[in-house]
Amino acid sequence: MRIIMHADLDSFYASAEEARKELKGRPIVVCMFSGRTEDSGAVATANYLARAAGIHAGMPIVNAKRMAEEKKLDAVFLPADMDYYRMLSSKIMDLMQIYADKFEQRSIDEAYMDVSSKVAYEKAAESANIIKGEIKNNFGITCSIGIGPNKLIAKMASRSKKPDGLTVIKPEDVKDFLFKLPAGKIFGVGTKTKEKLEGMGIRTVEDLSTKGLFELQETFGKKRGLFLYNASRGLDDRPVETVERQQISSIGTLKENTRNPETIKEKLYELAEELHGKLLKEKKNFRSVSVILITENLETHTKSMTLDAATNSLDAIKEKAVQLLDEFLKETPAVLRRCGVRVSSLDDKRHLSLKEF
DNA sequence: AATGATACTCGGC
DNA sequence: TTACGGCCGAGTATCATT
Repeated sequence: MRIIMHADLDSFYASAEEARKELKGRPIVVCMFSGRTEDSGAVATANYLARAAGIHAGMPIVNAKRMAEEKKLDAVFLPADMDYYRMLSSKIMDLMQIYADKFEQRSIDEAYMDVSSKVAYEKAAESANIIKGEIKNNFGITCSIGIGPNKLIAKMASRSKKPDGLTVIKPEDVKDFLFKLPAGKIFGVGTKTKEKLEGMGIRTVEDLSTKGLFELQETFGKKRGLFLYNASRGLDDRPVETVERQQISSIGTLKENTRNPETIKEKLYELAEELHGKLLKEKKNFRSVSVILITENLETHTKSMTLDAATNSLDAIKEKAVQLLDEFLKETPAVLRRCGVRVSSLDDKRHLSLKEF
């Protein structure tokens, strides 16, 4: 039986600021300012004191400030310092790694640990508390940890109690934990699947578990059908393993809304250079290029194309991005607010050169 | 019809 | 004119190939 932990740093950016600025006890709102007007931009994350007042990630900064004022909240609004968060995250990840046989970082603030050979199930909570304590002592940041027999359960366990939570789901308790949840809460079930399930009269995970494998596969296809069948039983055999990044992107806000190709092209070139820098740093080649185009009414559109062979060429990014932009402008009358470039189908350079021979 | 690849959107933080 | 970032991976639709 495997023992898997999922750790999630609590409102990470806000906690990071709290830890270095002695802001304990104050609502903190970390913001991404677009630079267009004074408070143009969105909230990246807010700590729990700010959340209690209704401020949350994704909210326009202006709205968050208005809410804070209305509620007489002594909130502090800070610009996001991504370099600092990345540096801090990497230190914390290094620390967590020590406690794991296998380690899988999922994002800047989340990771899975396979601790099967390190502890027995009964001692897993103790071990998690040690990890929590180390992170707290060394970096002043709390985290929430979930423990279960696999990644699915560990992840859903860590979600179930935040912040500063610790939830252990013993193998024999998996059913009790899962069955009462709405089927839509299964990690990996999106809106469409959820609606489809409701249409079949399936509301809870328990409802889902009564359905046969063949019936689910008929409705959802072989792969997703099997996933749902297993997930409803708390089964998940995906290993904890380091995963390569799948995509890299750079996106930005235009100085003003426009559909002038030259203006947008200039911004895309700038973003392409930035993206290319990241690409070289990661020593990756790409095979697909996308543009991300966000209109004045905040609709997101993407266009992408796949090349015949992998490359890391800056000119290829620029050329294809502009080509995709022109196609978009030709088929849509939209005016743009933001734009971005993305590369995907990434390959390790060394692998690639081997493959070519 | 089934499978994998590609294109595109959604949602979380 | 009430009014919005910058990412990422998951999810889904559709195309291509067999």
